[in-house]
Amino acid sequence: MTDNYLQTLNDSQREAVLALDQPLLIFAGAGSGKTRVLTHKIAYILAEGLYPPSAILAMTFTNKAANEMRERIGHLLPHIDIRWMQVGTFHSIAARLLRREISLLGYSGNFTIYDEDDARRLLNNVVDELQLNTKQFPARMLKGVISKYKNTLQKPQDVTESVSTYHDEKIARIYAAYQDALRRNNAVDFDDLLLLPLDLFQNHPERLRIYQDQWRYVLVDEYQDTNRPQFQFVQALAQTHQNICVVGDDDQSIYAWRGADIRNILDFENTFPNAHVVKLEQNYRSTRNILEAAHAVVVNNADRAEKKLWTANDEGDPILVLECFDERHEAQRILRRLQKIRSNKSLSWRDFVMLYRTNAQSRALEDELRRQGIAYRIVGGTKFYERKEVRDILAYLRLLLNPNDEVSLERVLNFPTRGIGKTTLERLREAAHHGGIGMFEQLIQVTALPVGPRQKNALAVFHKEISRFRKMVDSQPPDDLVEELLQSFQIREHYEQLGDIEGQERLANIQELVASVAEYREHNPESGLREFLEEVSLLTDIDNWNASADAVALMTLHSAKGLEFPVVFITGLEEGLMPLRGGFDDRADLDEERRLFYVGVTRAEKQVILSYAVTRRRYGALPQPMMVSSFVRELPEHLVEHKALQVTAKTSGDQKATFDSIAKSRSGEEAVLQQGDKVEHAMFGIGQIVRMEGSGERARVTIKFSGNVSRKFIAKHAKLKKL
DNA sequence: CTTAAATACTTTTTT
DNA sequence: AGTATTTAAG
Repeated sequence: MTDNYLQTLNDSQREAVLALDQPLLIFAGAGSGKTRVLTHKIAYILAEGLYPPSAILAMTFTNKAANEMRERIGHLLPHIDIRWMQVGTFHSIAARLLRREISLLGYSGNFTIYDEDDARRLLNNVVDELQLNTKQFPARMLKGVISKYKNTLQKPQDVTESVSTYHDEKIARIYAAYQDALRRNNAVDFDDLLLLPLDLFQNHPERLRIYQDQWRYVLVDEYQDTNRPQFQFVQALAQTHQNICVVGDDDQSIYAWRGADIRNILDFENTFPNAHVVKLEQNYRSTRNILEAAHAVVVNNADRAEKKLWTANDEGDPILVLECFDERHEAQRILRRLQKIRSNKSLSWRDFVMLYRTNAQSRALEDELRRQGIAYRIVGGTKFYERKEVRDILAYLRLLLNPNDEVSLERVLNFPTRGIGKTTLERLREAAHHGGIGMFEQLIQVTALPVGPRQKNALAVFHKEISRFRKMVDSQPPDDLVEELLQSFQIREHYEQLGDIEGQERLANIQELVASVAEYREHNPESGLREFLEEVSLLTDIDNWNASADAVALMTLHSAKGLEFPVVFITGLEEGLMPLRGGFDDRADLDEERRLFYVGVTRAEKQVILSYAVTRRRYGALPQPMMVSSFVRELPEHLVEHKALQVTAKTSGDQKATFDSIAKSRSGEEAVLQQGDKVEHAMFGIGQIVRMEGSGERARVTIKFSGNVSRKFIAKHAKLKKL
């Protein structure tokens, strides 16, 4: 049986599966069968009885990847019980570990996991309490800075020692106070989830030894996206037995902005000196054209490990490039093309994906899909569990489990409105912190609070009701508990009273939440509310995506990592959007954008269609003229079929009008042009001025573009960019 | 304290 | 453009 499935692997894949006595680094190019190797490797270990399932620890970045891996291993080994095999995201594995161990670090096991929004609320409170201005220290910025500190393993003390400016000193103060507040709330943020296990290992080596003994073989997927804490976590677990296997591709590293450290992959051999390296370079996914195109772009990056994918697949179709007038036109053109391919190649809706750089770009595509009545599934955007009404209910539930969670307490204290306003809340917080107790505890003694009798009563009633529910948490099934909670706090009534469509929608969402709790209970009869909340807070965008539904998929390029589709559309390929210009033009940033583009292209099996719009509207502003992305220009001409925009009578009146008005509005500060200058035209791309006629308002230029195309423009209206 | 109106802010990607 | 938060009126 073992031989059977090893035969389906190619030589390097087999080598990667069988290499077990040294640390192993697998360079796995896009579509080279990385997941296959990981699952077969684990299956091999288990089938040969080298280690039991409980000794396997496999870490991924999304729950979807983890579930798939578990499922595929189960499929390979139908007779082995793999329930005790640990496969999960870094964050969920760390959370599970902390539930058991965190009391050693001064938290309690019922800690709450704070997401971005919770953390920001807490930061605002902290800044308030330090009597600083939340405008001068916006939570968003603070969270980013603190995250960076945490990702580089800098504690508040380290930061405090190294600050120089007033601003930095304050931030260090806030960081320290934030960390204290988290502890007071018995809460951890996403970064802590990875950092606290490191503290545990350092301060309690005997605990580390237990996990080293338990997890005898450690595997890491998407290793190029690990950050420093994740690396140390893995290293700590594997350092004694050195049984570690990591799989990654530096060309697909797209999370440096979140602290992913590409050195983790490039330095693997330094950390594990006798590491074995296997490269998987045969691609099974894409056509030759797609692979060649992707390669032609990514070779422009500095600092990449030298490798080149190859494939035995057909040459396939050329890369189509659609030039569009604006985002609406882009959506129309994409759908026309999609329909055409679908009927020509008899594909299903699910065979198509539309990718974009930013979530906001989905709107135009969605509008057109809806207009044409085509089923689509969108990944990301406003997530279900981030809706206000859903979060409010979750806040109640979190408070039941962890009464120290003041972010949740403050969220529900006056929801639905019960006459407890800002002042009352402030007084309550003051009294509690002054007395060195939690706000929830303070609710027991409301008589001493300097607030009105109505407020006192409301607070007391609230406290009594929450306390009643707290006693029920462990005995009641979670879905019943939620239902009773909705009743008791009259939450449905609150939305019914609104009597508008929005209220109806929110009611429906609450119903969906109840259903999802019930569904969770059904699938996990042994788990309770705590486990449900943990799962919910560690969900990733892609986890909710059902690939089997027959619908066109829409998602960001980031979400698409690890997926594959017969036909891939990459939209919005304009300079400034893809690559996205963010602040400074750092070389490393541009390279990461290029890798993102590479990830997008290599998702495709059969065909890649790129599109860009000549004008695009960005958040309510007037449409801006856009230039085609430099990445598109890096594609070799022989692989590309360019479908240019026809500026003829076909172009509708209002499109022309808009374009003219943009040209006019932009013509104010025109650079002085002269013959021989290289210029860029929004619609035609780069060209050279071959002739100039007239001057001032009536100056005309003749420009020769690539492909020996010449055009004549009125300089004032042509919106030319001098290069 | 609550509701309605005004204004600020967003859009980079996410565990 | 749309949402969220802040401010003013009730």
